[in-house]
Amino acid sequence: MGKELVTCGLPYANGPCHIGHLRTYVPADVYVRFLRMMGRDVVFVCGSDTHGTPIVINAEERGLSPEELVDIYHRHFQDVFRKLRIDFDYYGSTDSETNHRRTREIVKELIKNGYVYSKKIKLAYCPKCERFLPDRYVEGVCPYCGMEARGDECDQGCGRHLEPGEILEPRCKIDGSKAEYREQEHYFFRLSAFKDFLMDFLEHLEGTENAINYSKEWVRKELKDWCISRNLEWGVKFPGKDDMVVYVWVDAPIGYISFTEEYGKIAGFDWKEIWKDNARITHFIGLDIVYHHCIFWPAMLKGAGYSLPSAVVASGMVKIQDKTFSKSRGYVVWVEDDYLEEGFHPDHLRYYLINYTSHQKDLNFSWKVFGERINRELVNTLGNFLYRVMHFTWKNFGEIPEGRVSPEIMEKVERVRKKAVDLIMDYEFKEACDTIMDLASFGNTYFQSKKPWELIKRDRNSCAKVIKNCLQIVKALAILMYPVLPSSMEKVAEWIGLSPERINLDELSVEVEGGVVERPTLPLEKIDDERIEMAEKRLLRRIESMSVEEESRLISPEDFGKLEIKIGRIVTAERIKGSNKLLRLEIDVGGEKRQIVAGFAGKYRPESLVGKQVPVLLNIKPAKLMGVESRGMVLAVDVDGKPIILSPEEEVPEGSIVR
RNA sequence: GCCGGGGUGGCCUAGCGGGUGGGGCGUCAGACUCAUAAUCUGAAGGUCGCGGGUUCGAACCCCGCCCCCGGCACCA
Repeated sequence: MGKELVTCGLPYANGPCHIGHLRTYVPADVYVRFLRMMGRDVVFVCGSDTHGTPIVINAEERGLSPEELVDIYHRHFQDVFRKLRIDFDYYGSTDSETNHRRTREIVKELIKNGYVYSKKIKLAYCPKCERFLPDRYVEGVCPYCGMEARGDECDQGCGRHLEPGEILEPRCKIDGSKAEYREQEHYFFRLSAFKDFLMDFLEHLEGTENAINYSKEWVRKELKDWCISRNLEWGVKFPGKDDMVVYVWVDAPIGYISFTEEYGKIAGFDWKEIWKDNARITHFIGLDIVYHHCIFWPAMLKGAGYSLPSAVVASGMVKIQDKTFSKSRGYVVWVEDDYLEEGFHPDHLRYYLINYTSHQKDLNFSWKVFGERINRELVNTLGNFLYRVMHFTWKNFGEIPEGRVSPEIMEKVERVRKKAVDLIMDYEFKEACDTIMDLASFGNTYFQSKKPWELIKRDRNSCAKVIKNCLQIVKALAILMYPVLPSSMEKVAEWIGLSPERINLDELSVEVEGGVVERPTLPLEKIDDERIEMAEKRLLRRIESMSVEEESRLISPEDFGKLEIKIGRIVTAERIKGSNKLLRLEIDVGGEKRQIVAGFAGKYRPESLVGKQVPVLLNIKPAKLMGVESRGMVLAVDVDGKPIILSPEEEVPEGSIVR
């Protein structure tokens, strides 16, 4: 079998590493270590994703150049990965010369093959800055819901993704001045041409179901062509257009190819072996970027004549203390500041991430559970077994006893090896880990039942045999747990004379050899409850301080005064054709009849609403919904997304003011 | 609303071509003392989300409903 490639989704070099990142990288690292222990020739690459608007904005805000900002986080991630023993063969940057070249080459190839076309679209232009405003440089009004929105997404209102040029009343985010729409030519990737290809591709794609099912559904619906050019200086210049760069989601995955190429130069192989010769390619990613890896990326590769991914392995989301991960609300654990700096062991976090739950499911990180699981499972069961055997050997023999290991022990180890490998190949990392932990448990039971501490007093030979068997289990554990706990297991391996290069699966069928045994130290140490409490407190404080910030967003009476709310009477109510939620209402608000669209249909029958008095917000910007204009908003209670109408306690004249 | 994925003892879960619900952690009780108050043995603990149906028999099959997560959508 030739070379194969494993990659991890590229971290965006815009902020520090958090536990959510590791949810993908640790299992990938474990997977790669297993493949290597099986003798497979793996290339493992990753790198910083460096382009795109957020980095430009963030750099500007901090008075840095994009290069400087990217450099900070590029180093940071490398440092964190090194400390956590996530050992990429190569960690590159999408801003490298290779990646610029490769990206342009691929875009040119797509152009040549007819998969790119240009189209004039209208885009926000700031006359003051004298430039077109890409994506998030624009603020304005959402065309769908009328809320204040960003150029790429209606972040405060309906949450809808906005295509370039869609936003209304655009303003420049940099100087706040009014922007205007100007026509400009942009480039589109003909994704729609790949529908049949993708349907077939996804039928054969390996990996986790969560990735493949999602993608199939997306492809089944209509595929829209992608705008792949942006008005930005920071990025890969669009071929033939020096004033534009390619969209960051084009050059980011191409990084996988570039990093392979860059590493190939160092390691002495040709990147084409992998990217032109249908080598096995496995992408580890988070669930949030499935679309890019299962649809856009293979289409690009196909269109430009490169090898396609063999498997996409998507990890589930991370929750913090059972709440949705959220940096702005404080539900986040920073790997450097909160974990490593506080002196927690990298292997402990690796174990937790692998062993908490199956790879595809959501993983909850709670400090309390972390402390419990490390101490009660990892340290007590595995750590203690390793230590008690080594300690007993050292104290009573001073060396690994001569003699053979019992066949039943060798067979037991072999069964565990087979099961664990099968599970790893199925990306069931937790189950694989459990299987290996069972061996430690088996070891404890064996040790307990054979009572070597009694045997040593009356039958030294029998005792030696028992210990030899236990040492074989120690060896098996050191090897099989090595992918999850590399630094701890290297230490244990050394105790039994197993050098790092001999940590591989073939060694499992080799009997542990004689040699001097030194006094062991603790292979895995417990975590003090106090440290867990401190870490938890720190997290809770952060969450609290974030919510205090929210509280400080109090508004003034003047702000409230801006809202013009009056009582109106519903005079007509009817369903809007084609909508199962929306009603068209006519409301008498005192001398004026307003047409308002409201999402009450799921809860109320239209006829039951007629005659009701309700509060109406009159001076909200009008919006169109399902083609019906809505001038105002009926205020209602929202209970889990369901509306409950408010009405005054007694009849009041229409147009009465609410304040 | 639609499309995925889930709802199994306090927690993480196995079981889903039907035949008396398994495991691990925790809890409780014993045992042991080589070992990091570790380990070993045993026990308690479950209306398998809810309601129907098919069947001699359903966690598993069918129908309806509820809840959680994610995506999409018309979230005024």
